[in-house]
Amino acid sequence: MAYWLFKTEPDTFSIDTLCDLNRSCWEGVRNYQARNMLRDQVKLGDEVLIYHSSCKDVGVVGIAKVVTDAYPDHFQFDPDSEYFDPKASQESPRWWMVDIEYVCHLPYLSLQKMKAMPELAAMPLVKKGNRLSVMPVSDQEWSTIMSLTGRGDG
DNA sequence: GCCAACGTTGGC
DNA sequence: GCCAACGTTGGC
Repeated sequence: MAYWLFKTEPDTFSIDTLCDLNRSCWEGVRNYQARNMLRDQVKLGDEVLIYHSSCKDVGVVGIAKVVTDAYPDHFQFDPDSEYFDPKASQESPRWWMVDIEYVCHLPYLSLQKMKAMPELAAMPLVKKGNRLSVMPVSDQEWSTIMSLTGRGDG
């Protein structure tokens, strides 16, 4: 089982949205590096940190669980969707998604605090100019984050 | 709203 | 395949 961090803009889709829905597809990943990880590495049963970006309180806010392997993001075929991609085809989809399920909220862990932790220095998240919306989280990084949010047991 | 840091596109 | 121009992300 692997750990991941997914970014979302809370104005569009927040941890509260996920909590209300309980389960949701994670559509709209339109970056090749993130796409490759979603499609090839993210697996059913993996655990995910939900991160709020581009908002007042940026940081980790909760946990979700991956409940499907990757499958084609159907919004790429929908001309009315903001995620429509005219170059994608049913025969060779370009973009993929997984479904996730709400696990819990976490006490807000700010990006600022994460940046101050040497244990998290290798995360793409805390590096300047990072734009990766789906990224791996190591066991050690996960443990550190659980400790920082009061859920740590090592 | 600003702007640095990326990623993508397209002419050559 | 290079690289300038352009578009987007995302913290501040």
